[in-house]
Amino acid sequence: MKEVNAALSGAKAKILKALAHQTRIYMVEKLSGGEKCVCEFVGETGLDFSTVSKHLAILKDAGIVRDDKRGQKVFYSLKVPCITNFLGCIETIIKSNLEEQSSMFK
Amino acid sequence: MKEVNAALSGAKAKILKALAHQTRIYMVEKLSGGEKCVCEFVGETGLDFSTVSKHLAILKDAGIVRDDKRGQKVFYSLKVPCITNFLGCIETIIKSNLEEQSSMFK
DNA sequence: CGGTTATTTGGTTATATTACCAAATAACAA
DNA sequence: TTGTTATTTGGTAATATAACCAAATAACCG
Repeated sequence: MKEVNAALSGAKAKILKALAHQTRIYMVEKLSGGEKCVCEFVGETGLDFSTVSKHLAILKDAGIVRDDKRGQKVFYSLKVPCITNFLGCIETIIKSNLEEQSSMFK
Repeated sequence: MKEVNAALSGAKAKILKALAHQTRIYMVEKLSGGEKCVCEFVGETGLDFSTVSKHLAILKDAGIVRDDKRGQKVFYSLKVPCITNFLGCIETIIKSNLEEQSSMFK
């Protein structure tokens, strides 16, 4: 692969890798409804505080979310709205996959 | 996390994981211009035949591409056009990240 | 200040991913 | 049939990820 292409695909892969985890997808979808603090995700997911914090750090490092410390709490919010549309395309794929699977039994 | 949410986010994660690799992103982008055989990707990427084949199998398993064997060759093509739009959103993020980085030096 | 809450950081272990090589399969050509 | 090309499959070693625990940091409260 040419170096230019490799660099660009690599940059895209970094962002996709940040999204490619069950918990982080859940977080991004929740954040499309507005900012949330770390503690809210801890309550909802049942994961350790440190685990949640690390997931959010990955999203932040990729440029998908931003953080805002107010008092003792850190609030995270979506930085890039188009992510939400993107996840719509993923749902299209899931539906299409399900239809194919069920048509195998006809 | 509730089981329903976990299952749905998990299904989405599977598809995103399939996309989350430099080589596979490159492949998907190339395929948006039309079908290609495995051998073409081998030539372009410089990777081993087996490696390329496995990457394509991951995309196929996720429902992103389909394959079509004709003669000795196997042609892969995009199954879901919206993937291309999605990658546009990723580029938005990359640009925004670059702008932030450069503004640090002002 | 001392205690509590919210969050991050560092360390460790388990699991997943990736790339290569070698071998198996499949279609075609001589 | 034998050889060649295209592709997949299986195995292995290196690297990356993810979850938890413990400890560090930071802000607030009494």
